Amino acid sequence: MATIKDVAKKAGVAVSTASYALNGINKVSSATVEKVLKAAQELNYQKNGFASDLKRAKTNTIALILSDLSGPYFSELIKGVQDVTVSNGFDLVACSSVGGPKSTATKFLKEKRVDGAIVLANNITTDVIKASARKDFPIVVLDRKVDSPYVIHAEVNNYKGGYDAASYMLEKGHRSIAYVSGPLDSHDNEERFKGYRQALTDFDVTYQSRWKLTGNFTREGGYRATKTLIAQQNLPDGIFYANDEMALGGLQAFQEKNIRVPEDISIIGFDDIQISSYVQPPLTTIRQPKYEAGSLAVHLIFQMLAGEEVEKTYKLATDFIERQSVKNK
Amino acid sequence: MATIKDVAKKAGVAVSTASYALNGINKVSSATVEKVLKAAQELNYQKNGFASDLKRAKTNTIALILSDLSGPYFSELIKGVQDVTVSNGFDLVACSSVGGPKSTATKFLKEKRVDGAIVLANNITTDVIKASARKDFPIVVLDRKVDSPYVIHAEVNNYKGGYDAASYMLEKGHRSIAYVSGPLDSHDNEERFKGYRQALTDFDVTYQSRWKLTGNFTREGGYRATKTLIAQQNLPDGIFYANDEMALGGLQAFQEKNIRVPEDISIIGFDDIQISSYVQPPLTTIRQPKYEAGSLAVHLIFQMLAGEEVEKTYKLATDFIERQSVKNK
DNA sequence: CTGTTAGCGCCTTCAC
DNA sequence: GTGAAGGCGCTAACAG
Repeated sequence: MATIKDVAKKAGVAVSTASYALNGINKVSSATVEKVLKAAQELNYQKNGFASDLKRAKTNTIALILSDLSGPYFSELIKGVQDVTVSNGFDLVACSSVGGPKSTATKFLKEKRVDGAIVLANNITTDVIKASARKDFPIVVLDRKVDSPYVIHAEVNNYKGGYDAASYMLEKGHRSIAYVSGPLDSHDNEERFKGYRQALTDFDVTYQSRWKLTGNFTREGGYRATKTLIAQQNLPDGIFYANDEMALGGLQAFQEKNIRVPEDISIIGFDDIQISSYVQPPLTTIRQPKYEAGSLAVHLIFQMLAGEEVEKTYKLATDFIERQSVKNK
Repeated sequence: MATIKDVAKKAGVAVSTASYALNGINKVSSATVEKVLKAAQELNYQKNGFASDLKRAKTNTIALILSDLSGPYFSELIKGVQDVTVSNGFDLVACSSVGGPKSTATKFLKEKRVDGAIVLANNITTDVIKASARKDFPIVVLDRKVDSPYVIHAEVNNYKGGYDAASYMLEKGHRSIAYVSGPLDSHDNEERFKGYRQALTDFDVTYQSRWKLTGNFTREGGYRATKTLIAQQNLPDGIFYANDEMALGGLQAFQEKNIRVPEDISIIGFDDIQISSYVQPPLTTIRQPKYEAGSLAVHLIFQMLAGEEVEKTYKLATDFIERQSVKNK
């Protein structure tokens, strides 16, 4: 691996000259530049990114930290992040937090291998976020609140979304509505649940804890939760799944038992992932502005990096997407 | 930002001792370790990842380079890569190649910010790949052939997949079969097309160039290609879309014109992305073993890194997935 | 077990 | 316009 020294030697100049030439700094004669470039070419020289980052103390890249790089939900978010990152001349790396404290994600956070980060990954602890954020290393969290001057919190209005979902069913005449929940430690889930409960209260239906099941935000979890609901014999009028993936799992469970949606039971989801409009019946759901969330997050990072004052909290509106999985009772 | 020097000073030891203590190297007394850790804690010390990578000349991370981090196709691939990467104690970063030569991806490749890379991104030039790969920086390419001792080529048997798709329609009595192609410079696309042509030949139907359209592997492209096909009035018996996304676009075009699939025209896709089984009608397609491709790719990288001899080329089998978008003529 | 020291590869002030 | 030299933060011989 050729270094800048080799290049300098081969070109017969000093390293500094080589450096200037290589970085296009207007300080060397074009003849010298020529020589250096030629030498670099011949040696197949590639600069070592670490060394230069180390020196510059800046990486020009921001990290997007997700609990799962795969998964349909993140696609649009990533696009939003990516678009504005590259248009600002920064690089974007996405990394997964699987592995928790010893994941790539944690390392990026702790060892500051990037200039800023966006996190949407419940298995990253708030502690590391707090310990990592600094003036020159702002973090935007999408899935929790963190009390620190250098972390900003942007979230979708989960409460309202949950409220909308439940009240829609209520308005349609449903009285008993089950809630299939995400992970209990999820802030998003919590808010959706609160909205749901408030809607029940406002419509004078009393909340029954037997109708709260846990589905962990996964398709499999939704499937299992639905199975247990079915096994209990006494089905509610409708089910509010705290995300679409779980609703899809539920749909499958119903199909297997020949229970028709929405004729026999209504369901509603949350997120509006792409597939939701394709399933049978098309899923009524609450759309999250995923692209917007992503682009907002990066914008905030750039503002922080530029030293501008920004709000600490942002709330994005949800949309109600009416399709065909809820019937008129 | 505290450095290891500060920690050492505060703990009253030499930097090397601090380094040993911090890295858990069994060389210092537990009392000293204690002291150092405490000092680090108090100074909120975080090690600088660059500096240590620079020194070690090793990053323990591998990069996955994709043309588009979003997009349904990549989900499973990523999972495969991720699973084996983390189980080997390495980190994984995904980066996008949007921006081409000046993308994050190119920088990772050229400046060797990682120990190995997997690329599936047609906008990264083969030149860059060739120039970057070295003994201690193996690259696995999933979408082309590269002639270099340090790059390995793993691909799905696109030829056979294309052949299977076309001959299936042929067997079902279809005579005229259009081909909606991906980007012309795509190796995968080329192979699929060759398979398709061979099938035509084997079934004694002559290839007609008017039935080759370009759809660019995008939903939008498939939609437009299908529109032009419809506009030509004379529809073929069936269409082979070189990927599922385009087939989905085609499906939409047909729906808009009230042309029924498969009654009026048969279609078949390639990839078997998740959504394909949910659309109406469920899409007959060729499945690519995406998870396997991903995990194979990383395995190969680790083998190369370990200095083992490996084959230069791997071919993964496709599966034929029969659903309901092709009729019996 | 602990401290001293020499770089890793690059950038950048400072003289010339 | 060019070269010498110092140092970014860390690790790993090597001595003691």
